[in-house]
Amino acid sequence: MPDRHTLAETEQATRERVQHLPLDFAASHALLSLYRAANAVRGHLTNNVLRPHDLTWTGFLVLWTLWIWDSMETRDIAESVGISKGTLTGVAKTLASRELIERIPSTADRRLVNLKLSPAGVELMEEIYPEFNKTESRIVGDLDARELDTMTSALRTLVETSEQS
Amino acid sequence: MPDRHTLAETEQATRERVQHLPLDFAASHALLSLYRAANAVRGHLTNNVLRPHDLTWTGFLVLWTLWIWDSMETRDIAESVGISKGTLTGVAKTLASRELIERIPSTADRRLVNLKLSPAGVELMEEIYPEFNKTESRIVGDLDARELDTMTSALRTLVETSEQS
DNA sequence: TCCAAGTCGTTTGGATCCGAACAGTAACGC
DNA sequence: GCGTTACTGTTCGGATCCAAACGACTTGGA
Repeated sequence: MPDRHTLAETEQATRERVQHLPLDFAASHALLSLYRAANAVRGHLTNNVLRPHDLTWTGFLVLWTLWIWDSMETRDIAESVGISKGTLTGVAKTLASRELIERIPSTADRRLVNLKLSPAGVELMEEIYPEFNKTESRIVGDLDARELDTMTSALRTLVETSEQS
Repeated sequence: MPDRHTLAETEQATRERVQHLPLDFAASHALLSLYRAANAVRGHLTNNVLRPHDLTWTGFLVLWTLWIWDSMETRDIAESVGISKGTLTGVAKTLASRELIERIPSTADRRLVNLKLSPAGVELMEEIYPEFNKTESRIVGDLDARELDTMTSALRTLVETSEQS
């Protein structure tokens, strides 16, 4: 056995290390798994689907959000994608320079800027997303419907719990 | 209703947008929830527990890994934490400059470098981790034991599935 | 009307991260 | 021996990210 440790081995070693402390192991291992899973999935999708199209993970999420919701104010996009306003400014600049999105200043409130997919952006999403989704489907393919459902709703609970503060 | 969209609203809008395409919605929403949950949890723990101690998320994970496993070769640490070798070099340099870890070159194979927690590092972990874990426990507190268990094992399955490739 | 407070997107500075290129070291076949 | 191959940790360039500061703009009460 090499020094590479599986999640299960890490769990066991953790118990031995901090046995004397009153800790919530279930919580710790759940969130460690959460972080590792998100990283692994993100990396896999980025390398196998997004990189060939020269798209960033964040960039793709922005495009996808705009695709679903048509047009949005930048503050809402940032909140929806889960990045800061400042980060979105840079990402939007990159996407706009590739003419995948359009910047539409609001006339009612001149502080606001709306973003919108360009025709080329729509075309790109209609090409990429089926492929992206096929990979997503393969990733969760080892879970049965009940597991997937429970996991999804549990994750949503975590989002709500940890975002309010 | 403002333009802030919940995960449930996003799910509904997605269905309407791509109704005509043969897509795996369950997979898509599961992974969207996964990514959002990981981000929310990481942000919450970083801001509320780690930042007061001037620790990075990645830095904490490295310290935690060394705490659990005593001493490790850098390649295994990077793989365990889920970062590249190059990133670990920088993080280790930062932690070493704060004298939280020690670099121990291997005598048997002079390419290898082992990292090890310093006494100060051990002290820091014993101070921080109970606090960290208490927050973790609170985050998953809205889930019952069955949900938490199913979620954790499902996440482990995702790690295994998406890391092999 | 006017100004103080709030909100918007942007900019800035610094930290983090990855992937590729790199030099040093080990292992193995011939 | 000795060169080829593989593998280590490091370095480098570029992209991403956040938090804080900022200017532009709107709002609402005095």
